[in-house]
Order: sequence, then C-alpha cells, then structure tokens
Amino acid sequence: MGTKAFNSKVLKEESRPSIVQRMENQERQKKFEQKQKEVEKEIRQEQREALKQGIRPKFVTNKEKSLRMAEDEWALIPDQHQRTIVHIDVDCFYAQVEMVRDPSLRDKPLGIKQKNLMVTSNYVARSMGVKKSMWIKDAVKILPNLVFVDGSDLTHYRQFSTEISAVAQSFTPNVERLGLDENYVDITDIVGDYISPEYSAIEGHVFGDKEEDRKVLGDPCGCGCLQRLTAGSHLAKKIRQQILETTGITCCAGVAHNKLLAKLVSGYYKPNQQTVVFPWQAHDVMESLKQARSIPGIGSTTFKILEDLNISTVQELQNASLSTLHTRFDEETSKRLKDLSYGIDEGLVRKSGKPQSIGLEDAFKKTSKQKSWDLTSQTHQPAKGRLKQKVKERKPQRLKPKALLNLM
DNA sequence: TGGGGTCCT
DNA sequence: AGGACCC
Repeated sequence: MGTKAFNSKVLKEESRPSIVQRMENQERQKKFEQKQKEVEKEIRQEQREALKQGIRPKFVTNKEKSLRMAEDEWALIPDQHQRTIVHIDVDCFYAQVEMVRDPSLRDKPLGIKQKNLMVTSNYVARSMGVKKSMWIKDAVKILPNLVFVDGSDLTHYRQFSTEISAVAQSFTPNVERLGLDENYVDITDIVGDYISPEYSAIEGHVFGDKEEDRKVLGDPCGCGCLQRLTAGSHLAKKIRQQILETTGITCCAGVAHNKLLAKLVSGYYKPNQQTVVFPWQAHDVMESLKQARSIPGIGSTTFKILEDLNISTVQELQNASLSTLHTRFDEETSKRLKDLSYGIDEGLVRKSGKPQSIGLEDAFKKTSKQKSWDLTSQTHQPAKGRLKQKVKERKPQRLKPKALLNLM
C-alpha cells in the first residue's frame, strides 16, 4: 500500500501534546492506576463477604469497575481499547447509485421511489427542503420538479453494495455488512502499519470539534488508542478514497474502538466526511443522544419496556440500577443495556458471508427443490444465490463472561 | 412504512 | 419457527 500522505490536515502546533502535558498525563495515569487498585480491592472484599454469607460472588465486569471510578475524571480502564473499528456509511445510497448510472441526474433534485414512498433523495433535493424519506405526494408539494427514479428493483443496488464491501475486504477480511449501505470494518490487525510520524495528524473530524478550533489532545488514556485511532482515521480515509475510485460512490466513516461509537459517530458530519471519536469522549457521544431508543441495539420493543420502567433518556438508562432492569430483562441484557448507555460495546465485527465458494455442494443438493431462485441473474460467481451459510467458521467467539471471571 | 437480512432461543 | 434487531 502506498505510503504517501493524503491531504491530511496538520495539527496546529499548540494542539500537539507538549512535554508539560505529557507529564501531566503521566501523573493522571498514576492516579488512575492507584484508584483502580483501590476499586479492585473493594470488589475483592465484597466478593469475600458474599462468600461468607454463602452467596455466589457476583460477576463484576470491567465496565462496573469503571463505573465505580466514575468520579475520577478519566474513568477508563487501560488496555480495554485495543480494537480499531471503522463504520462506513454510504451517503444516500440509492440516489448515489442512480446518479452514477446516469450522471445527468447529478445536478437535479432526485428522489428514489418505492410504491408511494420516496425512500431516499439526493443532496440537491435535500438542500431544497426535501426530507430523506417522505410520501411522494408530500415531496412533490415541496418540490414540483423533483425527478423520480423507481428503486424497487434492487439488483443494481446489490451490485454496488457488494463492490463497496469488496473494497473494504481488500484491506482486511474482517468486514461485516449491515444492510446494503453500511459496513463495519475491524482494522485492528492492519492499523499498526499506519502508526508513524507521517500519520500523526488526525484525518477528518474529531467528534465534538468545531472545525476551526479543534480541541484535543493529550493522551488521557495511554493505552495506545490515541495512536491507533489516529492511524485508523487515515485508513478510513484510504478506504473511502478507494471506494470512490472504484465505484464512484462517496460515503462517511466513523472511527472508534468499538462498533457502537463508530456507528454513532459516522454520520456526525455528512456527507462524504469522516469522524473519529476517542474512548474518553464516549460519554459526550452518548449524551448527544436524547432518547435511549436511538442507541443501536435498543429497538422498539426493548424501548417500550424501558419506558414502562420510566426510563427513556440515555441518562436515565445510565442511572438505572441493574436490579431495576433485572425486573424486566435477564441479567445479560440488563448489563448489555447499561453498557450501551455508556458507549461500551464488546460486540465483535463478524465477517459477513461473502460467498467465498463455500457451499457449492449444498447448492447442487438443493437445486432439485429450488424454489425458482434465478441463479442465472448473478453476473459473476455461478451459484452464490442465498445459501444459508451454515458452515461459516464459527471463529468469532461470543463473549464469554467466565473468561473474565478470574479476579485474583 | 415493508421487504430482506442476521442473530439468538 | 418466531422474535428482535438493523437498514
């Protein structure tokens, strides 16, 4: 891969961590570690008490530890930000595809319709007051000369979508597709190649920066996430450029140490921009959401139950006790919900089944009772249709709490 | 607002 | 198979 620099913004002198700041950080780091030891001691004490009373000691996650340290300004546990995740989100996907297929649409206000609904619109239309998705009659009212393309045939969108994922996959196989227009890319394995003085400036936005005066930085954590995420911002830029070159499609990206934050932040500056968020900003990100419903992973049914418990904002969820949640959710989910509200997400990026030539046999077996899936319509890759990818190396281990249980 | 996807039970 | 989540 090329080592040439992109048009990276250079951090202003005064933004670079000075020696004084570094020393300050070290002190904070020391303080932090001290506090951490205290908390862990406390926890061990409680575990012993529990044992004495014949109760099975409660499992204490890193997150809970970090919660107990919350009064500390940097309630962060070192070495828990090891991954680097990029979330890629295509700008108004359907509209862009149509604009690439017919460039004359570029400068016109464009809407993509499916039945009575305009499912998306391009940015020209949006700049004229048309929303993302509206009833067609309403859209026409706002903008009579809105151009419509019918988007009920998804085949082109599918093609572009797999092409986009393929670009990401050319960097690393760890790509998870989410719908047609989103991809999670776990770049942990390759981000090290981009940690160098050449890439020491952050590419694109930092969450919360105001374009001009980007605050930052210093290294409040010290686990290396600052360097990894900075490098990740360059990789994200590179992936986006590659996508643009090979497909003509622009997209946004979010860079973070977990999927949740990467996704939440990827749309923060739109379109065709990218944003990185650091672990110590997790709270700010979560506070920028009002309703807990807008946390990915909290769907309508979960949210209804939460409302029953008088929990509807992110903050309320943060402050809810595990025992309250436990009245309506099982323990795992209760923890999961609290995790989410704090921007904590250990969910792994799961390789999406790129057909990768597994399942040929299955395909032949099933052809007899095939229900008119036209295998012929696919351009390359003969029999890739929709095989239940049962095989799927079950590599990505689900998180197993027991593994963390050693608290000696 | 609906069709298609994945994951979990 | 059904539920819950996502776009």
